[in-house]
Amino acid sequence: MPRATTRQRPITNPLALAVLALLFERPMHPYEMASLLRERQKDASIKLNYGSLYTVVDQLQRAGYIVPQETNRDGRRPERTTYAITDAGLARMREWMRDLIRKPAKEYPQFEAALSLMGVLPPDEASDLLAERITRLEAHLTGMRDVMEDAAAAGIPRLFMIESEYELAMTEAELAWVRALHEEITTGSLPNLDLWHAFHEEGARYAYDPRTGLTDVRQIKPATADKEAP
Amino acid sequence: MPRATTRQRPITNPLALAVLALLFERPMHPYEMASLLRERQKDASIKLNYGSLYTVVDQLQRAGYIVPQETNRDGRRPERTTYAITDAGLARMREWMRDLIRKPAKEYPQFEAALSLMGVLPPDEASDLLAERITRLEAHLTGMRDVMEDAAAAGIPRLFMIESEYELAMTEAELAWVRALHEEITTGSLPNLDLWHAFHEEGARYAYDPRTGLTDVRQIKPATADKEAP
DNA sequence: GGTCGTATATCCTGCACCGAATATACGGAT
DNA sequence: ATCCGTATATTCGGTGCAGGATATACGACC
Repeated sequence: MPRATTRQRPITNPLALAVLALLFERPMHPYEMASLLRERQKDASIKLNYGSLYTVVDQLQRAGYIVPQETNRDGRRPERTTYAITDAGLARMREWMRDLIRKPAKEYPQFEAALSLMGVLPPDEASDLLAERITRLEAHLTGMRDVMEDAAAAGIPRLFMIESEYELAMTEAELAWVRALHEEITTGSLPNLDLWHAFHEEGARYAYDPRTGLTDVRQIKPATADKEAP
Repeated sequence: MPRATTRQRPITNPLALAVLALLFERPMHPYEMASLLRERQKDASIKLNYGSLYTVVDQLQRAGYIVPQETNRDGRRPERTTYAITDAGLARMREWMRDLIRKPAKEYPQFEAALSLMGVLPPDEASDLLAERITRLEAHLTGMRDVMEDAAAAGIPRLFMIESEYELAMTEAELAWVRALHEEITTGSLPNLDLWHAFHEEGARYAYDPRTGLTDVRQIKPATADKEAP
């Protein structure tokens, strides 16, 4: 039998989870949600922008997870709609949270993508770039530590900043790993460095086939665009 | 003066970078790109699906980074278009790679989002969920190590799997951190655990204001949806 | 008392993305 | 001989998302 409406995809934007969590505290209107998220620095862990916020609020409402409570108008300012969480929303929030904590999610960090294609850069350049990354990671770590010390000094419990401790730990781990890789390239202890160099000799192209284990180094000139795109 | 065309946003999908990297090796058609990425397991680091692949190929072409070379038809199979990289594409690829390696990018891991909202779950439940995550992370690590050993045994140089070493290191770091947090919750050494418990006593809601440092525990019943969504 | 920047509050629009559909070829099983 | 699962190859439709436009209020400054 045919479905009456096109089945709505489950909401995946973590900002929606933040909305549910905020409405779990008390009813509020979208702009206030954004202000609170900024004030508590949750926007460092959850990407926030107004366009997405109003979109997910709408989605949550259509799904029955939240309901508009009242619509106020203050003078001639735009109307603002206050929302409250429903029982279904409460259940969804808990389920979602449980899932996120229990199951490590497959994600695609940009740096990992770059690493997987690093062969397209000559090894000496890669090495220099990694060195620069090291400097930036160090600076970032210093910044994070300062912020956390300030927060601690202001008496904010660790419980409310646990996500920054996580970010700190992950950044430290990345720094250590990048340092080790950089070291291996500069000292030449990384296996097959000679191969990598060969790929980037004057005009060289490479094609490595992991099935056969064969590496094919060719001389091909890049194509030239002879027409402008229309 | 008005722009003739709406300025095209720069391409951000890392899959486009992978396309450039593949065409840097040799010209090929989109389906072949996908096959190669799968064969080399780059799809573990770069999200690949056909819809996006054909989209980014089109975008790259419009931007002048790649050009269609020839269109073959094999029997009655769908036509396939072979693309080649242009000089502009080569330059763009290098610049993009440089950026990704040099500059740590702000990303938003789902787990960090969940951590930042962890207060909405009662501490005992959070503890159990973290324990489950630990188990899953361990299993995932074992799996990754197996895959890497197989690859090493098959004679694939580390250079071509550097991204898995990164993923391994990051996962190990996360495991260590989660273990430590779990320990702190179960032993009670995490400060303000009592506060966290109090938030979740029968019917409680919490509102913590980091500006004033005040925590407000209220008794509010959740709203009930009295209407079905239309 | 005008004006300029910032805060309050939401909406609109265009693109990117992804799931799923389409169509044919081919090799092995029954 | 034919059936059917998998490989080859691309297209399309619908949605989520983000950038920026819109509109008013308010305080500071000259």
